[in-house]
Amino acid sequence: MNLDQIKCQSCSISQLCLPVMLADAEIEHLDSIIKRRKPYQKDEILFRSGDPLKSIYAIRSGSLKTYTVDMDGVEQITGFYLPGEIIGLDAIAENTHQSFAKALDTSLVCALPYNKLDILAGQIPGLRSQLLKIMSHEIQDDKALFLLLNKKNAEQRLAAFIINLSRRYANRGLASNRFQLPMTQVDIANYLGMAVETISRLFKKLHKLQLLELKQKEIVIQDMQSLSHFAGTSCHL
Amino acid sequence: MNLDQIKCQSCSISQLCLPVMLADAEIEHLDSIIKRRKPYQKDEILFRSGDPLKSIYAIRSGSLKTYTVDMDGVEQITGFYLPGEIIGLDAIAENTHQSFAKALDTSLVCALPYNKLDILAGQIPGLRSQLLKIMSHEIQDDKALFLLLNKKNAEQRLAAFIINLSRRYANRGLASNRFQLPMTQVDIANYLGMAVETISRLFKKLHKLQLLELKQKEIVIQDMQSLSHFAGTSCHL
DNA sequence: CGATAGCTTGAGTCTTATCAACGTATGTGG
DNA sequence: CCACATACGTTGATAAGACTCAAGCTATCG
Repeated sequence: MNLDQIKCQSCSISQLCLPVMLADAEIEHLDSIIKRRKPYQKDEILFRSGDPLKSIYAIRSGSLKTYTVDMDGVEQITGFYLPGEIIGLDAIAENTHQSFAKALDTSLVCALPYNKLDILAGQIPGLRSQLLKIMSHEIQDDKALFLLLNKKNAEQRLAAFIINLSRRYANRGLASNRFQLPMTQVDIANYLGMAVETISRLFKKLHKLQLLELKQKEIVIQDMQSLSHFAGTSCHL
Repeated sequence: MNLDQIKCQSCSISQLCLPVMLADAEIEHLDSIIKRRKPYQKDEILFRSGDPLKSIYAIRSGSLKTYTVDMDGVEQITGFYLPGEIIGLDAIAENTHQSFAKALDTSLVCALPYNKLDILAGQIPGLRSQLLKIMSHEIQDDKALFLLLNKKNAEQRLAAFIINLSRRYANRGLASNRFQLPMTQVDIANYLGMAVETISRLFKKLHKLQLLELKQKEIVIQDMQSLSHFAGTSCHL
């Protein structure tokens, strides 16, 4: 199938993406500005920190991470992105990407040229609202992450991280109790501000407590309720 | 002076606020939807977590904090807000405020009814762009804060926090080397995820190193360069 | 099959939290 | 205007959580 023939209407994640609430004619219009590229391969880079903002990216399949690089050249992961999520919203303020984006898996993405999207948002009220909502949601998620990192200990962070992934898979209609971790433990450690050794030990602990199983990259959540309790019930990262 | 007579055009922070880049006629239009209330007194609450979103708030003077309350009823501060900044953007996604907002000082704010603002954003392209930029900027700031909390130690966090405040005052044309801390050390500790005792000890240390002076709530930065270095030069929170 | 990235395990250390106690502002009512 | 209550800040001693370092193991891929 030609990738360019896939339309928003037939896209499995359109209900999580910008077209939500748009009429068919409006979706056609949105569709017309979207560039669908051939898949990014694992480790391919979508954009780099400092690049001028051309497009924001909606993820159709696969997974990606965003990261910055500090003074010492060390990678600092700022986010993981799954299908239905949008990458690059932080570039709008200064027309410049603030981070690197790299594919963790073979990934399909829709590139949304921002200048066109902005104009279209002026013409389609539903698109404008949805764009604002998506950005607002990202702010919300960032604040939740902030609370998690700021107030919770290592166990709670890891448990909350796994629950968060599980929820995001569930929202996409995918299995939420059994899924593949798209990132390495090194990446998880980096993202959660912990040492890899700690992550490893905590996975072992969670396994001993029969809360989850981890075989290679496949995670099986055995007791979601206890895991949630473990994460500190109030945390909805 | 009647508060309702203050217009965006004559507002000292309009260059930081939504009117940036708007034509006079457009500003008039924006002006017409804004409600300017009498000042909020210290400890007065603007909105509560769970409240339906009616307005977002632009701060004209004073300072505020936003916070959530965890299971145990403990306050968790999620942000401090200074003049020219906008509170409540995280409420747009679900039409519900996600946090409490409380005045730290006597504060003047402009209430922007969101339904009207959304419609106006459809009519004025510059307003739409500016709103998106402001939201993008908040995402950017949240990500920078995330990196700070995740990767830096206690000293670096506090130093970066003070530098961040200083920069924000500077942007507003206020003294950046000498200013009043609008929040208590308890609040700072809460926000930065540290114990108050640690904050107190670190202020002492920074004073010993002749980087800053703290008398009651007045902070005097004596050596901004060293302080920046101390915070880890790459951090621009 | 060997090289390399990713993960595990143990021992020792350090940062920062916690607890307890005391000092210092601030503001209220008498 | 003082006295008291309360919130806020300081200091020291102790302890725990998580990091670092070192070494070994195990997948994975060319």
